[in-house]
Amino acid sequence: MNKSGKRADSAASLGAVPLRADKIGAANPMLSIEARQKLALIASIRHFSAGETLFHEGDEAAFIFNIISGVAKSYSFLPDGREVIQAFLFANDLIGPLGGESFVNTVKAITPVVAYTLPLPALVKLLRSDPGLQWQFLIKACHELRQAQQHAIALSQNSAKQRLLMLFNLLRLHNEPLGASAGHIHLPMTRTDIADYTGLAVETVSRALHQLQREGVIRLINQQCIEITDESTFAAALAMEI
Amino acid sequence: MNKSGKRADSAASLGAVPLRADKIGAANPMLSIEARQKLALIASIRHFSAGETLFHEGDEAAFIFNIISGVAKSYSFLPDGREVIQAFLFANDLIGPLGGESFVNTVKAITPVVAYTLPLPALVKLLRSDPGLQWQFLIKACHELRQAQQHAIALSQNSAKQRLLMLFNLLRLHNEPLGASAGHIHLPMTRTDIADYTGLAVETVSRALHQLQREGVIRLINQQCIEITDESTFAAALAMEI
DNA sequence: CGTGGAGTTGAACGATGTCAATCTTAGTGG
DNA sequence: CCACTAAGATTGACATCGTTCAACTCCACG
Repeated sequence: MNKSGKRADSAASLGAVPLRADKIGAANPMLSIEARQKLALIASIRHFSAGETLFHEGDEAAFIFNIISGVAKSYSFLPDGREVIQAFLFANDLIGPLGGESFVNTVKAITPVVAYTLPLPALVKLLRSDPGLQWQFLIKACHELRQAQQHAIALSQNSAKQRLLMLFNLLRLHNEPLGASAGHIHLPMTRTDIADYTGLAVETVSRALHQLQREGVIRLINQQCIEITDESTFAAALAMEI
Repeated sequence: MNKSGKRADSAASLGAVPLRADKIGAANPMLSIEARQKLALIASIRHFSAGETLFHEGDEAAFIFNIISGVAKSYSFLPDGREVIQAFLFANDLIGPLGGESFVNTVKAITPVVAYTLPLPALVKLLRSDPGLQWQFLIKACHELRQAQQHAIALSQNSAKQRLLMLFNLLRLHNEPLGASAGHIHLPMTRTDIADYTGLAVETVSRALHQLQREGVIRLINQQCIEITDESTFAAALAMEI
């Protein structure tokens, strides 16, 4: 159980991905080839199996992860014990307490995850000595910041169905590069995760899902997979949001 | 009216201040003295009167503002024409399209505002040549990112009354340094602004405000000023949130 | 076969949004 | 200085959506 009243000022999940990604274009700005090569010099690779924890809330994390493949969730707990998912994390996302001391969020792998491990002291030293590389981190942080703000709006303004469609859009953006079959969207997380991410109750998620199916917008293929059956309505619903 | 369907990937309101600031401690990490001196070399000072616009959505902003005094709001429009306030901006906040081309948010002064104007090309050049300075920007961005994520949670999880209390807490943190009388909190913005920031309807804001008064938590001194009459309940309510 | 966790479904409740009417306040001009 | 006006704020009635609680189903795994 988590009872930490005094959450530290921390947990910069740099690669935190909010509900809504840009409609078009890739999900995340990637680091340049040279940047990756420089980082590779101080990085090692780690594998996590599904369900494994990458960071624990309160950890004095000594490193930052850069996800290579897989999906993770970054979450914390409400005083009532309920989980809140700040972000789902995908390939190219950076996770770690950059600019903070310790970590407020717990990060757990949803699917098996492969990630670069960047020791924090070495990374900080590298960034401070390499303005060009640091610049890319800054741009990335600004990008995430914008997305987090969009997420905030999305959560406060949109209906249950719209929130789900946004999530599907986000997942699609991240799956497409992996060559997923068009129209099919894989949902690696449980309904409870979806509820905790969208700020809804599990029951509401279930109901909204089936209502979208009744309306012919999506089709539930199985619990882990859906299909967009009405692209125009899907796009229209997304356009209604901000 | 705003009909821009294709909002650019932009508007990094770097200093965006979300609903909830850290309970303790100053609101924003400030730039160091030396950093300010370096920035001052490329900066000029500008004054805005209440209601004046600092940035327009879509502007190809050629500069970034660093607020010295006053309060501003950064907002955009929903498709239905409603305003959404991403953040209130206070002293020390940075506003501008860092890492983006143009600006998606409109920024308007709520009170008279004094701000440093930093020409973007010069700033970028300076940052890229000065890792230490850039580092401070990066830290600030990470800090804002965390706060934006907290804001997102706050909006999706908390009740109307809690959201208002969070806003009061935020305002208090920003007013205290200015020597405001203890317990009194000045609300420079209109109820509509509060509604657009908290994601509530104006009517709900009004009702929640008066309900808090009936419960003895706050006292409405006048439309622009309230007083926390029950600090312990206030603190307890804040502790209930995340 | 059970068993347990995840998911679905139903019914009742409650909080917030919406619409409409009214009140208050600040600012304006006589 | 006062009356008028318009914008902002409040209040009430009602509709809506999401939550909660409870029961039930489905499926994977022993």
